[in-house]
Amino acid sequence: MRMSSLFLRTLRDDPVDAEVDSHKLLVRAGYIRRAAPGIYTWLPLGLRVLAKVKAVVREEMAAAGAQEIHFPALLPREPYEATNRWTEYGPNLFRLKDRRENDYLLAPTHEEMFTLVVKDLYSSYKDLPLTLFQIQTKYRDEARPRAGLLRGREFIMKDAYTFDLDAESHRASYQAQRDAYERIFTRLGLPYVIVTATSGAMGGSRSEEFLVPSPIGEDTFVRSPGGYAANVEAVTTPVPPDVDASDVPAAHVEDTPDTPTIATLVAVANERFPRPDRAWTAADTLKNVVVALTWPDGRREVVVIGVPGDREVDMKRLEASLAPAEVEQAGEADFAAHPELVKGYIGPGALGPNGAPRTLAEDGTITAGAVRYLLDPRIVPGTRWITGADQPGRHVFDLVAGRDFTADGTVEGADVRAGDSAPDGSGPLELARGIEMGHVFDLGTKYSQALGLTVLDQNGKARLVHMGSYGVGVSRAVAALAEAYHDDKGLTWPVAVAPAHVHLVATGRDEAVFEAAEAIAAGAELAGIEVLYDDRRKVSPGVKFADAELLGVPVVVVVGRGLADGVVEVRQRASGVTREVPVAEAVGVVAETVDSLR
RNA sequence: CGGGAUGUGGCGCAGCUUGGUAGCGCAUCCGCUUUGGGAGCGGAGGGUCGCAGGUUCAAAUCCUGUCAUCCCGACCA
Repeated sequence: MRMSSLFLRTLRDDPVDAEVDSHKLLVRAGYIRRAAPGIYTWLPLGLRVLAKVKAVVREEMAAAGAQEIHFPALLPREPYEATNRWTEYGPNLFRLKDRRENDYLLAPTHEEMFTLVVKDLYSSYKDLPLTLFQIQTKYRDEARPRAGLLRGREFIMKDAYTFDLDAESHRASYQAQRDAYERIFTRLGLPYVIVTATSGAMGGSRSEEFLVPSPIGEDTFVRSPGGYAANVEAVTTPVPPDVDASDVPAAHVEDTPDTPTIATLVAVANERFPRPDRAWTAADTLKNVVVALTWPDGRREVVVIGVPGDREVDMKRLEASLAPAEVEQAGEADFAAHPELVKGYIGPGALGPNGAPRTLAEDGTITAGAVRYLLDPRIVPGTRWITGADQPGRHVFDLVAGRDFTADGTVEGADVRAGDSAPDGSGPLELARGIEMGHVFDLGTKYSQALGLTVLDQNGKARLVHMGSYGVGVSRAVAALAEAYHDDKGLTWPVAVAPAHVHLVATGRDEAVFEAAEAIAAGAELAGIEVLYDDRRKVSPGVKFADAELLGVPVVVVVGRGLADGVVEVRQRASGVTREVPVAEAVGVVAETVDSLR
């Protein structure tokens, strides 16, 4: 590649719409251009990086025994209707109509198609196990695309599916994909953490995510010194032992005017009802948060979640715990429908098994009585709380769980904090952010059931095929790599994905410089080294050096003033380590340097 | 969907308060000089000022509406 003719324009300024480094640099260095919100054009250099990522993925898929196929991105509505995802996917689905008004969609994932193609062609246990994959452009009409390639509306994904006769066989297929993922990310140079995840609405049992730790990641995960690692949504709370509450006085209701928040409640409690041994804290209070669930059948249910007052409700965790229901904060209409819920003073008295059976609203309507009450697992029998008394300006003290109230069950709805105990007892948790690069999960028979994928077993009986699903964000990997490999001057690609191995810079106006550079370029290419050659004649050295740093090719060779002494510079882009070598040895040293960086 | 902001040449921006027919830097093109850290001088091309109405002799500027984009949140395998 020659810079004089390469379709490339580097930018001196950061694009104003870019927030994260990878986005800024990929645009500035001329790898990608925005075509529409969340939709990007791949320019020559970017396309080369993308091709290298794809190549690694393909090689490891092949090594894992997966066969590549390719589905259309444009699909008819019917298969998605069968799994109910035409509606379930909601506004995130790109929908369109053909000239006959038939519904089509741009596929956000291809579970249905993989399942159907296997159903179409296979019908015997002898055909299994089978692993298929594709590298495909996917479409999701994200409400808010952001961070360039990291979260686009059009993106490239490798998705693989395994088909096995039973769960036992599936485990081996799953493991093969998981192993392949470890090799893929290792080869790409992406540091990753494998965390257990929620399978969510996808169904199935086991699910693990491959996260690249990064402060700009959208996923929060935890890990412990003992090796526990999980997405926060999948963290379970260790249940403490029951507490002996025999010496706790009977519950008593007190006037606590103007205490609609936990902070005001704690202040008033300390002022008017001080504890002899210590001050009240938020952790002594029981916070009851009203949420509205929407179930897949459209039913709306108001539920109250009880958490210790020093914790917030984490809506994502709550939703994962209550799947397949969708969760949102309760609105005015929900409160209106449940006059027993006194905002700011909600207590167990009006809830669940403790609930007043029916109450009369001001307008005379009789409401349906108790709403379900779900507690954080920490609120075990014997724990003692200050909480709402279901009347404005009043709270109940010394309310003991199990003795004075019960709930309909427990729920993982409280936030997870650094220092919380890992569920497997492996120590305190630390929190970090990560970019989700891959996800492997056991789909069970959800799709085979919905679409009727069965094979005949040894006994001639039809059996539902056990499936697994495995995704890698291919275009996202390019962004994650840019995020992981850059400095203040530009990109610093690992050799495995760099658009070229060596960036050859010729400086000066002496024709001998260009002749020497040409010779090095030719020699390097002959040796199988990919060369990006800056042969621009009228461009100043400063511009060329700055471009070389911005583009981030791992080895930079400068042919310039040293040529008079018969030497050129060989510099490692990332480390800055530079050595002068005789012109005749340049190709050899470059080859050696490139290899040393692999 | 809620909150905030912004739409002026390829990119980054000024001009808007106080209306007078569009400017700066970078990029591009031509000429000369320059060539180891984003060169200098001279010249040139390129803009329906997001869109639609309105006010006015006159609108990038004021008014109304609308669309789009970005950021935060909600949402999101």
